[in-house]
Amino acid sequence: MSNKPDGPEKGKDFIRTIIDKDNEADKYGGRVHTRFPPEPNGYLHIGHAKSICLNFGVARDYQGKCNLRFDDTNPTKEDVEYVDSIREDVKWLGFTWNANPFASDYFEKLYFIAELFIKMGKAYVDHQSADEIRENRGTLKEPGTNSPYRDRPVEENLDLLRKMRAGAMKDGECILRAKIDMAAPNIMLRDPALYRIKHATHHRTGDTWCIYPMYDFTHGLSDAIEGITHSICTLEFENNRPLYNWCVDTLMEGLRQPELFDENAAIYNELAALPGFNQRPYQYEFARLNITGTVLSKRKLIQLVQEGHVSGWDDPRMPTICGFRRRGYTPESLRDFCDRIGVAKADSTVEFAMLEHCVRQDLNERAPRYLGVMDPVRLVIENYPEDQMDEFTMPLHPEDESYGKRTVPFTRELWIERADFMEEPPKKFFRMGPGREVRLRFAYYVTCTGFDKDADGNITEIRATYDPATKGGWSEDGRKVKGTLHWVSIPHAVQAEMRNYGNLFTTDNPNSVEEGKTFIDYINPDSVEVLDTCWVEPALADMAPGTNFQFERTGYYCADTKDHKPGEKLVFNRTATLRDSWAKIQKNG
RNA sequence: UGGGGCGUCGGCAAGCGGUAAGCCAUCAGGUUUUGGUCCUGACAUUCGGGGGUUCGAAUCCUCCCGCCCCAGCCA
Repeated sequence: MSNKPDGPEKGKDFIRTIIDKDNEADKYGGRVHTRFPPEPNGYLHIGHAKSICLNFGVARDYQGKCNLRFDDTNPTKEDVEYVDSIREDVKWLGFTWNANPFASDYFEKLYFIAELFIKMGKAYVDHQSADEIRENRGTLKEPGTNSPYRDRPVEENLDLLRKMRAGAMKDGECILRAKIDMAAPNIMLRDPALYRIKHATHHRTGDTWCIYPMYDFTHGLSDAIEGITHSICTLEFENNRPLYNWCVDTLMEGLRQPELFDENAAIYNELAALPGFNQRPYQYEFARLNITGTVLSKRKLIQLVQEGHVSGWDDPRMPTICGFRRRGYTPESLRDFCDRIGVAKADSTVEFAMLEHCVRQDLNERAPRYLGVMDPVRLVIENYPEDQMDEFTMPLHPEDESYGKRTVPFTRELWIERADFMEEPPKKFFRMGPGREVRLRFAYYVTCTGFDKDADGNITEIRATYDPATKGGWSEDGRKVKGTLHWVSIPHAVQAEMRNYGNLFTTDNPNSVEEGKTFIDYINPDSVEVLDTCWVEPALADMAPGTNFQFERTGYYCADTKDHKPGEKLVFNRTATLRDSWAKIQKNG
C-alpha cells in the first residue's frame, strides 16, 4: 500500500494527504470508502464533476470504493427524472460506483435511530411553531432560549414521534429536535431539527412515510451505515461538521447500549455489525468550483431552464454535464480539467480558458479533420475546365495516419470562406486578395484574378486561375505561398447548419452584479449564432450524431445528438474554436 | 464587532523551518499544406500587512487587514 514511504507526494491534494496519514495510522485497516451524494433535484453540472472526480478518483487511487448515494430526504423537491440523468452523467464521465443506494433505503433504520436518540435523552419532540423556533434560536451574537417542550419525558417523546410517523399530526404541527445546546456559538448546534412532518408522496417510498429525516441527521448516519471512511463535501458544510460528528457519535454511543434496543434486537445487530461502527467516518470540506462567465448554482440553472433562456438542461451553453456533452466536450477533457484545477480550501474561480484548453488538447489528438465553409462565397477557377474534376485524398488526421483518409472532390466552382478574401488586404493578411496566390488545402495554388460586388458592396464572386503544376497543394519549384484556404466543391457540397456558441453571459462574473440587477440581466443575446447555409464536404453527410471532429482552420464541432439527422439534415455544434492568432493580430493591430 | 474557514504570479495551485514546483493565460522566437498542433525561451528577490523568534521563515509566534460560510421544519 505504501509505495511512497516518504509521506505525501509532491503536488498531492490535501484530501489524499489526509488519507495517507490515516492509512499510515491504520485508521480504517487500509479501507478507503467515499461517496458522491447528490440530491436528485436537478441535473449535474461541472461543479459536481469536480466532486465526482475527487470521490471516485480517490477510490480508484487507493483501490477503495465509492458509492453513488442519492440524498433523497425531501420528497417535494425530488424526482426520478433526476436520478436517471445523474446515473447517466456519472457513467458518461467514466466512473463506476461500488453501490448505488438511496438515503430512503435507510428510512426504517434512521427512524429506529431517532427513537434511540430519544431513549438516550438526546432528542425531543417540539410543539413550537416554525416561527417560534426561529425566534427562540437567538441570533449570531445572542444565544437562543430553550423550548418549553425540551424536557419532556422519554416516554412522551416516544409516543409523540410514533404518532408523527403514524400520520396523526399535520405538517408543521411538531418536529423532532436534537437536544444539544441552545447557547452554542455555532447556530447549527442549537437543537437542530432531525425529523419533520411532510405529508408528501416520495418518488421512491410513495406514501409509506409522512415524516422525513433532515440532511444532517441522514447524512452522517448514512455514511456510518455504508462504512464510508472519508466523507468529502464542499466548504459551506464546515459549520455542519460538529453536528455531523454529534449524530455519528451519538449513534456509536447508543450502539454501546444494546438494552436500548430491547424490542428491536435485529436492528441493533444489523447496525452494530456495520463497518462504520468501529471505524466511523469523518467529514472533510473542499472549495466548490467556480468558473468565469457562467453560473453554477442549482437555483440559477433551474431558472435559466424554466424561464426559457436556454433550450433545456442540455442546452450546449449550459455548464451542466449534459450541456457540455451535447456541446461536444469529451469525458476525458472534463476529467483532465478536474485534475488540473486541483482541490483546496480557498475559494477560487477558474478561468473558462482552462476548460477550453482541456477540450482543445483532447480533441486535437482525437478529432478527425474535415473541410466546411460556414460563410460561403463563390470562387471560380477560370482556367479549370467545366467538365473536369479532381479527387483529392486527404488524411483525416495530420499527426496520426491510423485515422485513414477520405476523398474530396474538386471542381471549377468552389465555396470558400468570406473571411478569407479581402479587396484591400493589409500587410499581415496572408489570405486571398487581388493578384495574390494562395493554396487551396491539398488541392492547388490559385491566383486571384478578379471579383464581383453587388450594389451594397458585398463580394458576390471571386475569380482565380490555378496552376496545374501544383496539384496536391505544393510546388516543385519550391515557391511558397503565405496562406492555405479550405474549400468545398459547389456541385458536391452538402448543406449544413452550424451552431456557433459563445458566452452565455456578457460578464465574467454573473454571480456578482450591479445593484438592482440579477444575473438574468447579463444574459448575452448573441450567445448562439446559427448559420444554416453552410457547405461541407460530402464525407460529412453520414456522420453519426455525437461525433466529434474538426473543421480545419475553424474549430471543433460535434454532430448534434438531437437535431442532426444523417443524410437529411446536418447540424453541427461548435465545441470550441481553434486558437486564432490572426484574430489576435486583428484585435491588437 | 458570536462561531467556523480562507488569503502564494493575471487565473488555478504545490510548498509543512533550509532559501518560491507545475498548469492555464500572456509575450518573444522556431517548425508547419490548418495564422491549428508541436518546439524553444520569458513570466513571483517574493508569499495580504506590521512586528517578533531563528544562523535561516511563505512555513513558528503575535497583532492587524481583507474575503467566504452559518440564524430552512432545504441539501
